[in-house]
Amino acid sequence: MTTSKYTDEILRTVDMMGTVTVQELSQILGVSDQTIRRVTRPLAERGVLSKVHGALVSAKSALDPPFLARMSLHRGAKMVIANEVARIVQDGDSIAIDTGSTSAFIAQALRQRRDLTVVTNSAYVASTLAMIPGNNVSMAGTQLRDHDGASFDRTAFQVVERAEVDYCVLSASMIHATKGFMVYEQCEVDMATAMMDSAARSIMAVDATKFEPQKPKPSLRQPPLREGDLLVTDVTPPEEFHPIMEKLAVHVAGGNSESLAAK
Amino acid sequence: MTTSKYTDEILRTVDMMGTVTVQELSQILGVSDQTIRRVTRPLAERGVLSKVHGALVSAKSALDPPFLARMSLHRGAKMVIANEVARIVQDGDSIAIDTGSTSAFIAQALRQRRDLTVVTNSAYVASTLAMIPGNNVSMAGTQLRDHDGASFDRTAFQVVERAEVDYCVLSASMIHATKGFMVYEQCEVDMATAMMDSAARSIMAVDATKFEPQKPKPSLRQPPLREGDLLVTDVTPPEEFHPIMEKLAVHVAGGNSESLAAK
DNA sequence: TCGTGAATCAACAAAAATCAACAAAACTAG
DNA sequence: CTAGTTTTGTTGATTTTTGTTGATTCACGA
Repeated sequence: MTTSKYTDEILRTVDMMGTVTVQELSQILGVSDQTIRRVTRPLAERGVLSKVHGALVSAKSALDPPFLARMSLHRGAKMVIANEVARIVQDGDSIAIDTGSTSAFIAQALRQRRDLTVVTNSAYVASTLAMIPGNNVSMAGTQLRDHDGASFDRTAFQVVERAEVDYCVLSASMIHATKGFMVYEQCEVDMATAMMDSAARSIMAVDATKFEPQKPKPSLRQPPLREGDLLVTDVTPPEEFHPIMEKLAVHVAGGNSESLAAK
Repeated sequence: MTTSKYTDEILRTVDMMGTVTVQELSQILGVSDQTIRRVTRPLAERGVLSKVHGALVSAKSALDPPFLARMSLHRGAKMVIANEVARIVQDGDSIAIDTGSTSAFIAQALRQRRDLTVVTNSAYVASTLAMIPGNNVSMAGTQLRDHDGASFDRTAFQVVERAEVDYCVLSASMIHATKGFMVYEQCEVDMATAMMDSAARSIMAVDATKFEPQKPKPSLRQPPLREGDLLVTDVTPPEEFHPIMEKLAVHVAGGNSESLAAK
């Protein structure tokens, strides 16, 4: 079997994006386009990938425009955040994961972990992690929302509330300097609350754009994080956000992990 | 067994990163690249690690688990079958879909349909179809099987039994000329039975290889199909299988749809 | 239909990684 | 402290991979 040191990254990127041009890939990996072609040809023959003129498309589920659009928005930042979360979580840990595009990336990154126990209300996260041998995945909920494949029905909450996990991974649509982490929908707050109650520690994963004002303004507060909970982001948070992060362990992905309080 | 003081650290790094170049490792450990090669060679031979030119990749590569391996097996045949099924199903129909690699392809093909109501016990199928705007997808079950992300727990059956759909899509591991459609596991039979009970018509989707004997012989019978149920395949079934297909509408994908009885 | 720009392919030279062998260094036992 | 053993770094030959060049093919619009 012909494999190169790039195959892993290529496959992961292609699966994440659904479709990537050869050019983009060569830029991401910092190699020539010819190398990409050479590496991907055997992959295409094995059917792990399909090639079209100019681009590569994932053999797996190509995702839908709206969701995919969000997936590819700030994907660089989300990927480094996801990798940081995957470094925090250890093999054998149990973890609850919420919906959202960042969580989708985190699920991808967590495929390198083994023997995870996962509870999620996102069908995407569930199917991504369920097929890793050794994992134990529970899909919370039955009725799936159409735009993101997430479930917020009664059984979803029952499953999450029954769980007892090491970490829960949460997200937010915007961060307010005093009010904290904001989202658009009440059901997201409810799910976050349920997950936090079931988890020993919470991991809030937010990219840099969440520190800026959003166009439609999210108006619902996520439950406040507790002392020792983790915040994973890709930039050092601006000064004015420090008050709400005092008790948190802030991980700046790509950089060093540090407590803001220590500064 | 040859082991060095570096093995632990190397293994840990490789598993964490997924793939690491020899160079990086030698820098991390502060030794020469040659030492890394010497230490990792026996590891690669033992299969704890795999080596590619320039780098080491973790043996626990999640990239082609058995399920995806099956996905690429006879993918051509499965794709034409999937497209045929997607032609039979109309926009707005309701449909129950079982597990299996053929069903995964069918889910892909069904993304071109709109306003579907879908019930499935496969997380993969659910997440594939849930994100199509207008679809109404129910994921049956909570606890997911690790090798294919399917659920066969009690709630899975409850959801399926409560449903009322136009079609159910079933599969089989082998076709026996007199006994009919065979599978390996009882839970698959149970799920097929439940889905058939909830569906007005059944669609059995099988590729050409299912007409041939299988290596481990499946020994459980799927429930018998009813008059007017559909069989979708990629080849005209051999003569000896005609008896069990008398009452079925046989669709040969790629070719013409026809009833065998009419010949 | 044809023309045009982009993507692909084939081939070759340059660069990088690997291997084998040897010598220096570190470690052990007496 | 020394002789023997093991481990490590270095060197140069060999193999593999990579980027570049130019020819060819492909997709798309006039």
